Amino acid sequence: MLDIKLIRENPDYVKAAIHKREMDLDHVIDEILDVDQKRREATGAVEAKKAQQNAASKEIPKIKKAGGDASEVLARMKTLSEEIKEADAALSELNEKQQTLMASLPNLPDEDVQPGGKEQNIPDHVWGEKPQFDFEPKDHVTLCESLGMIDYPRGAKLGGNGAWVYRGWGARMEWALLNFFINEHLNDGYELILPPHMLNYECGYVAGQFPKFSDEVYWIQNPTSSDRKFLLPTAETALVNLHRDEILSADELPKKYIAYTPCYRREAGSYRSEERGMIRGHQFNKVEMVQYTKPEDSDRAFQELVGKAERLVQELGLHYRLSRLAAGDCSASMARTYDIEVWIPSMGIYKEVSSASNARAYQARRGNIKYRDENRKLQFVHTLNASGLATSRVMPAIVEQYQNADGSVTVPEVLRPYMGGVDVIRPQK
RNA sequence: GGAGAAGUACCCAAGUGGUGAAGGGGCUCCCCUGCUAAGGGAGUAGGUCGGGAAACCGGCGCAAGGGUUCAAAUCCCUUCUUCUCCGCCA
Repeated sequence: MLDIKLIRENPDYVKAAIHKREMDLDHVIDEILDVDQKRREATGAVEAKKAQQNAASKEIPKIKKAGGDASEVLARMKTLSEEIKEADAALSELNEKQQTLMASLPNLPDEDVQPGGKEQNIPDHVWGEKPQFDFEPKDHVTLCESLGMIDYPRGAKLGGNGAWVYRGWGARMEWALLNFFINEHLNDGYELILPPHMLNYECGYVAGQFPKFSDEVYWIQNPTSSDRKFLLPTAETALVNLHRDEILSADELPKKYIAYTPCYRREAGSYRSEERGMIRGHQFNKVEMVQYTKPEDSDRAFQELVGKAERLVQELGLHYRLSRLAAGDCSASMARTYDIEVWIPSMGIYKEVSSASNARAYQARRGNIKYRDENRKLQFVHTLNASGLATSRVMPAIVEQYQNADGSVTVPEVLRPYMGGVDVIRPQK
């Protein structure tokens, strides 16, 4: 949600900022300004009538007590009451309309974010080097199957397309990654949260997934109940709602959270055939970091989150690239996003393992999350999130980048303590 | 899933149709005393929306949303949450 005052005062600035996303919402902005004007006028009119009604309501008991006849006043008030009801209905229609329009606007990209779509993303730097193999390298699907780490056919049997089963050393490595990430974050002073996976509509609204992207999540509803929940597509959705409708005090900021959850995504319309194995599934594991900060601290927090995500990939020894996303590639709630993309040798491309974003006050405004600053003034907090990390993209990178000529995979050193000390996973005979 | 009870501010809590939503604790300030405690007084309904340069004025607010009424914390309906009991269950 954007600040209506900003739109009133500087509509051209808002329009131009949204153009950077390659979206033209000028007509929506104009409509908002129009509705806002009408709404304010209608508000004034209704409130004047209500003030009149309130004043009369105080007089009526006085008249009655004095033994007077109130019937004339009552008759007048009845008419007024009907007028108010009518005007109120029109007003709430305007309120609702404005709310809907406002909710449909994406966040404004930061000044320094590159305009344009995906192709305008800026590779900022790379870390490490592409591994060179003096043998024919295999892809992660072949490796994971031959090493008994992943069972794709049985995954499909159980959960259909886009599902897989971790087993043996695959399950051990997945669990090791999650433990490794969580321990690193705990050492950095983050609080571990295990949230519910089924969330109510409000959560998706605040995070910015709804109303626009409600098709992209899985909905859960029993035939006998009107109660509807959705499976979280990322733990961010839960974490940014933790303090919904709360006023935090300045000295408890920043709040630093991590959560482990599976992420459930429909991935409708994505090209599964080009993305074999665990690159894109309907359920994948992720450790997510979220910070609530004062506005003036959010840039620093963003750097911290990016740095933490990079450190994890570095400790795993994986070659990666950091990309600064162009405005059009940042998701709707975010003012800026950096992606950490890890090298997948078999695909010859970099794939996202972490996405770090600053939502600034966009989510806080949707969720009414404030804090009281040093001058006792209420302000919206800033919310930020970053994956730290998405394991189902990390494991393919590990097995492919760490593969050996004999089909075995060397286990990254940092994971060995979490995997019973094993250093190499060998093909099963 | 069934039955019952409840939801008022930072906390406890009164208030069953009518002028400003009691009271207490806590917190802030002042006085007295004097450095611990006790006593006296004052303030303490947040927030949001509209108007205004501002002072300020006004609307909304008793879990949420509807309804009845000139008027709702109060009466009716729906929903949510919490507690107690029962049932079912990994």
